[in-house]
Amino acid sequence: MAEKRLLLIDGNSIIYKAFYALIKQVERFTNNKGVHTSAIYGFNNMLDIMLDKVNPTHALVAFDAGKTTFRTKMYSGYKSGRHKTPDELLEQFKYVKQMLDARGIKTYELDNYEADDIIGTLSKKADEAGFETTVVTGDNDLTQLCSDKTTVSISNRGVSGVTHYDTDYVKETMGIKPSQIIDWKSLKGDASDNYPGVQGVGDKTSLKLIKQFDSVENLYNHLDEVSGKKLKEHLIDDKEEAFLDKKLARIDRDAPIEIELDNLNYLGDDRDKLVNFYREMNFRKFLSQMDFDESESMKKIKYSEINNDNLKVISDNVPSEVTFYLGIDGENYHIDPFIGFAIRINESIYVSDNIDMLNRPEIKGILENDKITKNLFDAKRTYVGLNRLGISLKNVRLDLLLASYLLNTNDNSNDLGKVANEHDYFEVQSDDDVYGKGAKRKIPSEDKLFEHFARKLMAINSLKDKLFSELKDNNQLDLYNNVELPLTFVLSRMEIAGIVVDSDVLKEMSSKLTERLNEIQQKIYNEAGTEFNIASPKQLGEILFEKLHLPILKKTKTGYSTAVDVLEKLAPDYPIVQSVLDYRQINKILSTYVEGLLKDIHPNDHKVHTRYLQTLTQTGRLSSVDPNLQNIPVRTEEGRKIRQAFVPSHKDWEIFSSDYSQIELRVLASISNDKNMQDEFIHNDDIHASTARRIFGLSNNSEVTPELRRQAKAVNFGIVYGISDFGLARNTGISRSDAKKFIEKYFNEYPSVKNYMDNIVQKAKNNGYVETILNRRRYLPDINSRNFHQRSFAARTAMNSPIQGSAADIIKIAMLKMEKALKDNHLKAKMLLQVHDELIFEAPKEEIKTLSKLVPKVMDSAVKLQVPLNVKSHYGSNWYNIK
DNA sequence: TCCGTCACG
DNA sequence: ACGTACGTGACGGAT
Repeated sequence: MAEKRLLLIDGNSIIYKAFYALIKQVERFTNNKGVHTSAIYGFNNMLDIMLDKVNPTHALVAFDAGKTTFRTKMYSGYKSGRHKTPDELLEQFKYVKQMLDARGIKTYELDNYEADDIIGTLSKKADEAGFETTVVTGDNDLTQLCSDKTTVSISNRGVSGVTHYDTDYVKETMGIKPSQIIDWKSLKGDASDNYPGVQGVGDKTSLKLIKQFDSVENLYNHLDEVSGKKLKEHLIDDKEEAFLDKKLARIDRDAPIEIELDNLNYLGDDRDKLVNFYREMNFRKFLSQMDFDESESMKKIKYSEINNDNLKVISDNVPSEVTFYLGIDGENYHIDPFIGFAIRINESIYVSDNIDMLNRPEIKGILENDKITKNLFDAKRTYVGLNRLGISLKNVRLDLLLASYLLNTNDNSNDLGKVANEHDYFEVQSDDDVYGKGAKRKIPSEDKLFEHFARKLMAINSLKDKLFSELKDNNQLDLYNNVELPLTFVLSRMEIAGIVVDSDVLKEMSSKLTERLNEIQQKIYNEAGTEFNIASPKQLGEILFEKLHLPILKKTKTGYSTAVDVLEKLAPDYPIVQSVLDYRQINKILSTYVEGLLKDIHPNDHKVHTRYLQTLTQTGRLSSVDPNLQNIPVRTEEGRKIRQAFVPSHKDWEIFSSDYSQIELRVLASISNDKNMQDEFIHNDDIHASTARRIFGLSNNSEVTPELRRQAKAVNFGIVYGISDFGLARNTGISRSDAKKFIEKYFNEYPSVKNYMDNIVQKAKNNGYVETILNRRRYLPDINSRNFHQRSFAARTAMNSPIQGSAADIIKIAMLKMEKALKDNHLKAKMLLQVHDELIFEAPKEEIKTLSKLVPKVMDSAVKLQVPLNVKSHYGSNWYNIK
């Protein structure tokens, strides 16, 4: 390796390459300020590869100075006709330059010259000065600079794929010397630089001519030796063009640059600058690659371990506000072990890994005092955790997790460090960074753990005002204060209450289902003529489509599709397929619901305690995990039996359930202000029948057959999902053209719905987000994407989210009012579950009559819409029996 | 850890 | 031409 190694990069070319290589993901690469970062990211990737390969002592990135250069003076059409640089790329240039500064690499541009010329001039000087030079570009023209000492690396495949050209390689692949690239181009022209070369001469002919004659000049001196009459005529006609083009194609190797090679020493990364830059760009990957201990760059933090002395100080100075963090080792705060806590009181931080300290009156008194406000991260987790210790948390003001989720449902996380980083606070790390990930995860030493806790408190504290002010700017304070935050505690109590699952019922089912499964399995083996794993889509595909030669109707990325819709089409003709369907159904019930649920039953109280995730979905719905109680089977009789195991926690109690009918369509009728649809709900018509009457042009709902109603119902669903003819056709089995007709007819009949759909997509394009009736936001960065798929998906989401999200808003309000109503009416009944449009309670038999009136009343008056809400109730001895 | 599949609204 | 219905979680198998 030479002593002096120079890396020269064509900045413009690499930025363009990187941008278009990542064009499909351009909207995924944005930072939390909405700046596009794809080209910056790609550029930096390339830089890492080249720095590693070249290990330069000197480096420079050259940029084009502007539109006019000495070439445009020679030929006004030079590079004209190019598309305007997209704004998403334009905004990235200044950041690339910032990044290069942070990486210790100089940049240079020169009026009237292109980056090529700067590089050409420097590489020539470098050759003379004994440097080993590597030129990096996306432009093949620069191969003309190859020499004994200069290699040209062309990035071609995406951003990381690079081909290295040296003199030999140019000779090998092209059959000419690097300097002859200029001659080659002057005959063939360059479409992207917009000069034509000689008419009728392309890559191949030009190369042949240059090989034969060495240069353009020599060619024209021996024109008579050119074979082909037409070719000779063209060469004569375009002689002037050819010589002009040679001037255009030649990189100027003596440009009047004002920099010296000796001043281009590569300095290496300026770590502080680079860390800040990566943070600003949200480049998590590059940050983690920096191989430094992030905590070292953080400011020192003071804290003390709780002891009897400072407990005394605490009790002597009662604060009005504290910040609190409860450490639990794991996600399941119902059962996972405590690892400590931290509390910030009057600017002092106290920590402890002795969880019993929480029950000391000085601390417990603060947590339970409803005059002292608490600032936390994840109030539900904290509330449930403290409840396990017999402590009743009161008066929470900030839940950083919840507030952050409401501000932006994207890029949210359950990790305090990550959330803080999203809001530009970097004085705290993520749990993954401190504890390690996966198998390597380990609670660290006391010092590290305490410091981490202390930093968490500071993060919550530092971000408090900022997040509240952002909520205020978004008109979301009401949503936060009056819906989501109080709901957190309703959910906490529902989770803590849990629901009893009778394991005997499940065990009984288990043995019956296992027996049936074995029978079906044997049957399938017989029909297949071999034993295999039926649960493996890969093996099943091989048996069905290769061994038994069934027709292949659909494929997945990895092989044959064996999804239900495919198997259902095949089932009538092939008995084995029906058996597979039966096997799948039973296996699902057995593994997920019987055996899965059994694992989640708490041995002491025989209950399952789900966790509702309040800060996960993009629409505002809840989700439920460990176990998921929002997808317990109901549609098939076989699966529905699972619900027999869900029973009340007391003798002579019953399960009571109320659900909203067509809540999403009612929300649509209301927010679209469509009078036709509203009338149908106001008159309590059968909405799907009315839709059928309208789209099939019948005069009366009584003419609607069940089949027509079914189709209309599918259209109504489609509308809510942000319909497309393709989607509707695929999901209903009707033809795409019929689907199209139905949709058109639908929009004619419900014109304001059509209006709503158009307006909401436009609104998303203008604002970048859509909102629910309670100002819950969903940002849709892909709405202006150039990628059809991403853009259409965002448009459908824009149509659906306000509907699904407003329905979620409504039931959340109903839950708040319901908890209050139960209390006000002194009922023993308990709200246990929420399944999106349904609330499930357990109650003494004698309260059922009261509930049958109270619950629907509370639910249908939760909010005032332009249409009535409709609620239906059921009850019975278990969740299966409810009628 | 990702994918295909399937359970729910 | 493009190639999609919206929102979730859990399981087993393949990688």
